[in-house]
Order: sequence, then structure tokens, then C-alpha cells
Amino acid sequence: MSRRTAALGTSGEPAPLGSADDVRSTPARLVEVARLAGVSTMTVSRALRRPEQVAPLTLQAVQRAVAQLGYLPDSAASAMATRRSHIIAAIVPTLMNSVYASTVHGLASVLRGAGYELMIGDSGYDLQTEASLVRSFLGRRVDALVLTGVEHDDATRELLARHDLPVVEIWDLTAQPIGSVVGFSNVAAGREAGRYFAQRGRRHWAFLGSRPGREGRSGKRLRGLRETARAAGVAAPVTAFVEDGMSASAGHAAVLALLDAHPHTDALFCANDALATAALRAAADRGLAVPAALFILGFGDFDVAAHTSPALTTVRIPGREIGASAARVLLDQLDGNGQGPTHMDLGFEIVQRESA
Amino acid sequence: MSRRTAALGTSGEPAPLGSADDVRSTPARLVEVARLAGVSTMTVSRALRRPEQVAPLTLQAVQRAVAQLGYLPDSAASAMATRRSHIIAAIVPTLMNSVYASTVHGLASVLRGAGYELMIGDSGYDLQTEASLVRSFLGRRVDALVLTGVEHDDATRELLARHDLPVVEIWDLTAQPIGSVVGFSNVAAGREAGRYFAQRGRRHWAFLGSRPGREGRSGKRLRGLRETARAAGVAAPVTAFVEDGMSASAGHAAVLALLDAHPHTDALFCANDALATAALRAAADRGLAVPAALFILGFGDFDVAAHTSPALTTVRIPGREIGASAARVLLDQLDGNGQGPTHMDLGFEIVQRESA
DNA sequence: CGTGCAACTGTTAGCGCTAACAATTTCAAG
DNA sequence: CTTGAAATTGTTAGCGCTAACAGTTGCACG
Repeated sequence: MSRRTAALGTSGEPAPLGSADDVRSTPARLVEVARLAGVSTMTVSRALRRPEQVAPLTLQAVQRAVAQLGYLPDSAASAMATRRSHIIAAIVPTLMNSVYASTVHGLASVLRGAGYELMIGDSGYDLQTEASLVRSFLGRRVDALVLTGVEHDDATRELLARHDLPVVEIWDLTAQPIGSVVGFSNVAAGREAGRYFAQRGRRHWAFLGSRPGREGRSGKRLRGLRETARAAGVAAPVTAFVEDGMSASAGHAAVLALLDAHPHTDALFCANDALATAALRAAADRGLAVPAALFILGFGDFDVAAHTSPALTTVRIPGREIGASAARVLLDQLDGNGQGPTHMDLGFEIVQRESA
Repeated sequence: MSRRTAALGTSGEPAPLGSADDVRSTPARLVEVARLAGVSTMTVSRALRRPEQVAPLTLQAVQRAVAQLGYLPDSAASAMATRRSHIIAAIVPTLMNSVYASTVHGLASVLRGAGYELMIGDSGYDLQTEASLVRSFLGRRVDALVLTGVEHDDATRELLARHDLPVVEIWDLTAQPIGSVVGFSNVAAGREAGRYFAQRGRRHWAFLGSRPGREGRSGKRLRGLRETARAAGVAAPVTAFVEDGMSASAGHAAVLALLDAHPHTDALFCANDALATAALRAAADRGLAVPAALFILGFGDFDVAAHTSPALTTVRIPGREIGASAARVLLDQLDGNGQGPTHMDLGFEIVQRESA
């Protein structure tokens, strides 16, 4: 009792099979190719996946049949049989930000080259959303998972524990990774920012970032900055927070308030370049010369950084490279090339432009 | 002859089943839930997908079992049985560009809300890459496809003809769509740019874009500009082309050459804001005041546009809305709400800032 | 009490592919 | 010519789920 509406027999008129206008309602399947090539389905499957195991003549016959029918293997069915979906999922905070887009691009290009497809989710910096994306991706039986950051919801951790699949956390480092880690030290970046300020004689530091409730990446950068302040004998940095990590408009107001409350501030470290751009405008609003009166140091080296005026001095993260490396780490694990979980520190770099 | 390593019997010690540390190597499947709940697999399936068809008590038992085992339905298997993958694929030129990122975001949020997952490919503005992505996505049996632009490789068209699934083309309009279209008229945008120049007394126009070999979106904008030039009695715009549609560095050189060859140029329309940014720098290099001596009009309203100096006047495209609408169009078609292919013109808008 | 119908649950047969093994063929070596 | 291993192909049994239909139960009604 087949559910297909009609048999697609290769019998009947031999007419224009395979010609461009031979539009059939249902795409060809493996059996049909087998029938046409006069071999078993298994042989077709082999011819397609391990041609060297098939006799040259048989191979030709199969290839001809495949071409004639325009056969495209159903990777979903294949996934079911092999228990390998060849899909890898990645969750990033947002795609609207050039650095994460780079990371995704790095991931996608390496994965695609290895026959994997990438499924992307954006969490909007929200751990619950992340958890629900993880749930959805696990339901799709992805072969591996890329998570941005090392803070996750308990639900996320539990799901991952149950489903034991290769996981990479990116964009940060941690001593208790879920699987592998490919990133850089956000604390070190914060320290480096402080050192940059200290070396140039700045004494009144400020930090603009997202509220460090649970210590996220922004919070770690602040921690690093504080450590250097202490070490350099400088007052602890004053802080301003925005609820939504990305909103430049909220950043603008926060910076105005901060500058009014602490008029001596001479160096501001922002948790990302969107915020730094907002800070630039706020400084202009208050008539503060940047960098003469106020240093503004960004983070991320977003596209926009080189084009503001003054151009943003910022911490550059190798986003693309993080993605590409994460992909390679996962592929190694999946191909069973021995590799266990890996830990990679890809570092960062301060790009000096005009704002600091 | 099961391939699974061991039976996961719910018999034996009733111990800490489902507790967080009950880490099993294989995630639970439908049969196990059924066994635990004391019903058939079909009832579990129904309880999960159409709870109203199941008796309240049964429903409870099933839900308890699901929770206890941490069961996550295998959507790949479900896809196989229902012939609906609940995956939709989208191909954009690049993710590294905020407007396409917006489009993807618009798509993803609407689709996710409807229980679909998005699979993304970036073609790098290359039609052959697009074709190979389409092939890969069709192999995954995606339920629908979103393509950026209306120019496609023959291979792409043939594949789509064979596999007949809902398709939306976005970011442009055409009289011969594959399926639906959600975009705006690139020709009209070019015309509008010309009108903008003409109304402000500019008489020597130029265009910077990608080579219009096969008429892409960039070429259509140029065509529109030319039409207005003719209508306004202005000399045909001079042109400069970059091979790679996005490279700002190539754009810089092209603009320098153009300005040197045509020193009277007083209005330049760029096919995207990355190029416009490069043009801004080139104008500065030649000591040309923008906008006084030279208008520079961008396209896309990328993030960067508001932050250059002078800030870019540019054509804004409703990227997010295009994505969201395309998603809705596809969902309507998939849910069989009658809708056939749809044609939507979402328009555009010139955002006046400082550069023109 | 039978009857009929609605509400609920179970059985069977796949979706399109591939792992594992079995069968067959080929062919060099004895 | 055997013989046995290598090369090639076929057979069977699922992967985990759900459509379609076939029970089964409960209950109002005549």
C-alpha cells in the first residue's frame, strides 16, 4: 500500500527521459536508479559513496542512470541509516554583528568543504533562548554543536550531558569546558586594555558593558580591567551598564550619565564597538575631545570601527579564525582522528587608530 | 539483529531514572517512552503532536515518561515519515554585510516561531556556488528555498524545476519569477538616485558597482540611473566597476581612477555602502569636498553608513522586513493556506545624511 | 439489552537509505 | 584443474518515526 500517488516506472515510452523539460512530480530515488542501471540498490549506494569498491563498468552504468534521472541522494534518509546527519549547529549571540558573522563564515566554509552543512541559531545574548535552540538542534540530531561563550543555562548543560556529542565553546576560555574550547581570554583582554591606558598616563578609567550579573564575557573584561587598575595603583574603574548588550542607543544614554557623574574620566573601555560608537557620540555631545580629553577603546573591531571619526582604537578578535578552528576541531573529533577535546587560545590584538 | 549496543530496558533497578546524573549513552527513543508509559508508540506520537486526541490520563502518563527519560523526538525520523523536514534554506550573497544579516534574522525569527529551522548558505555573489548550495539543500529535502536575487545559473533552475518546492526570490523583482518574489525594484532605486541628483542640480553623474555582465542587481541600479539621466537631459553617467562586488579596497582604486578621468564628476552613486565608504576616502584623497563638490550616494544603509564622516546618504532597503515577509509567504504556501506564488514590492527609501 | 457512534488506542507497513553479512565471481597460486 | 582469498554484488533487516486503517471501549438511545 504505497503512499506515493503514482508509479514512476521507467517503462512505457522511452521518450525524453532526463531532458530538461522532463519535469516529474517526484524526484528520483535510489531504487529507480538501481532499476535503470540494472543493479541492486546497495550497489548504487556504494557507487555513490565509495566508487572504488565498485567495478568500473558498473560504476559507469550507475553514473549514467544517476545523470539521466537527475538523482539527488536523500541525505535525511542517509542520516537516518548511518546515524550521521552531517549537520553541525552553531549558536551565536547575533548575526547582525560583523565579528560573529565572520565566525559563522569561518565555520561554514570549513564545514562545507568537508561535506557538512551548518545550521545557525542566534540567541540574542539570552541563555534561555540558547537552551531552546540547543534542544531544537539536538532534536534534529546534529552531529556536533558550537556554542558562543562558556556560560550556559543548566537546561543546556543537562541536555548536552544526555546527548553526548562533540561540543566546542568559542569566544572565551574556561577551566571547565563542556568539550573543546576555541577562543581567547576575555580577562586578559581587559587587563591589556588597562595596561594600554596606564602606559599612556590615564588615571581615571571607566567601563561600559552589559551588567555582569552572571559573569559573561563583558564581565570578564571588566574584571581584567580592574585587576590592572589595582596593579597600576589607579582608582577602580567606574562603570556603566546597559541591559541589552548591543543597543547603541542605550549605550549613549549610559555614557552621558557616566560622564556627568564622573567628569574626570579620561579613559573608557567599551565591551563592544557598537557601544564604543555610541560613546563617541556621547563624548561629542559633552564637548570632550577624543582622544585628547578622553580615550575610547572599543572591542571587536567591527566593520564600523575603521569608519567612525575619530576612527576607533579597538581590541581585534580573530573571529573568522575562531570559526575555522572550531570547525576543524569538530571535524577531527567526528572523523575519529583520535583527537579528544581541544583547548585553543587564539589571542587578540589592540588595533590602534585614533580614539585612544 | 539490532545495531544498538545494549538494551536500555526500563526494568532492573528502578533507581534514579531521569535524575540529572543518569547519563545514558544513547538518548531515549519513542519505543522506550511507550514502554514506560505502558502504551503503544503511536499513542506517544499522538500525545506529543496532537494531545487533544489522547485521553487526559494517557496524556499525563506519556508526559511523565517523556520527562523522566528526557526524551527528545527525532525530527529527522519524523521528517522521513511525514516527508516534511521543517527545514527551510536561504542563500544570501554574504553574511558579513549587515543588510543580509538583517534579512536572515527576519527569516529566522518568523520561521523559528512556526517550528521551522533555517539553513543558511552564502554564495559569495557567485551563481555557481549558489547552484551547488541549492543542490546540497535539495539533497537535505528542505521544505522551501529562499534565493537572493533573480539571476540564477541554469543548473539552479533545472534543479528547482525537478524538485518543485516553494521558492521565494528576494531583494529584487522580476516578471519571470521561479515562485514568489519579495523585494523591491532595483531599477526604480537607480531612477530615484538619478532624480535625487537632478533635483539638486548635479549634472555629471557617475556610477560605481559590479560589472553588469549578466545584469545583476547592481546593473539594474545603473540602468535606472541611466534612464533618469536621459529623461533629465543629463549626460550618461560615467562608470567604474569592481570585479568583486564587495571589496572596498578595489572600490577605492576604481574611484580614484574615475575621478581622475572625469574631474567634473559631481555625483557618484555606489552600488553598496562598502563601496561608498571607499569612495568617501578616495574623494578625501583627491581633496574633493563631500557633498559640496561631490555627492556620494550609497546603497543598503549598512551599519557603517551612519558613522562615516561625512555620514552617508544612502538608499535604505527594508532587509529585515524582506526576510520576515519571505518567511510568511513560504509558511502560507507550506501550510496549504491556499496561497499561490506571491509578488511583493517592499520598496526602498533614500536616507538623507551628509554625503549627498 | 442490542445498536450505533464517538472517543480512544493499537497494528501494520512503510519513508529512502545503508550496515552487516551472505553469496557469487574472479583469478593467482599450488 | 582444484583451492582459497580477494573482489564484487546481493539480501535482509532495520534507523525512529507516523499515515492509514483496524480494532476496542464506553455510553446514549430505542
